[in-house]
Amino acid sequence: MEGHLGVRKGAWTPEEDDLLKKCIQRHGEGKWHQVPFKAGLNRCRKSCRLRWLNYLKPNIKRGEFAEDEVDLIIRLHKLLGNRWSLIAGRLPGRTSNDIKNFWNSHLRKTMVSHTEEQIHQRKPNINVIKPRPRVLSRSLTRPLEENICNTPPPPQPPPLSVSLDNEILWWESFLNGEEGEQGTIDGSTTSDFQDEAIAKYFGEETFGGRR
DNA sequence: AAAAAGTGCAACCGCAACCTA
DNA sequence: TTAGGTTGCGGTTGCACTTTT
Repeated sequence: MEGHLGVRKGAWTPEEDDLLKKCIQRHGEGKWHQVPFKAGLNRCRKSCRLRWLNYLKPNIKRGEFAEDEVDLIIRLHKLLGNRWSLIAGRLPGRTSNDIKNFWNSHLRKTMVSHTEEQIHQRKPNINVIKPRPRVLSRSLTRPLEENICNTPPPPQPPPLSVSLDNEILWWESFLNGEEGEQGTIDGSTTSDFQDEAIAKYFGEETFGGRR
């Protein structure tokens, strides 16, 4: 499939960048499998897509992360786990790769030492949501009430008009408020349900659903 | 000044989800 | 229903650059 012999790998040259930019300006994004051919590039479609999304796309913000951006990343990571694309969706101009790199090289160490400190002081652990498949179970497309066996439905998510900061605060208090109550929803625990509710909210609001 | 170690970031890889015939 | 093709994601790697010894 992907294994075209002689496909170029490694760092992109300015000439290649130029070809890719011109191709996407002419034909638009999407149809990545056709891009190498249309652009006249000896690259695989994955490489072209990645280069465009992480480097060439207009409005990409480069350079250091501002303090408020770092704060957002930390809080969103608490809510969403390693779902970098969802986190990136809340940080205009930042790419998922950028945020992932930033987390892995800067924040992970800080957070690990912070967590160790918490364990040492026997503080309750932060509510980290495990990474999940990017598409939610079909059961969630049904009204929430139908899925619930023995727990009340969660409150409605915050209205879209509130600020991002308030959105996160809302979800943080939602998670804290549910602590200790472990009912089942379609065989999942409440925390699974919380996780999916968060992902559904952030995922859909960011992308409007996939495709 | 040179070697070693550490760091940051761009790019690659594998896989699951999704689409379509 | 299913199989093949496409897309998008997160994890990982490789390498250039910087800092330390």
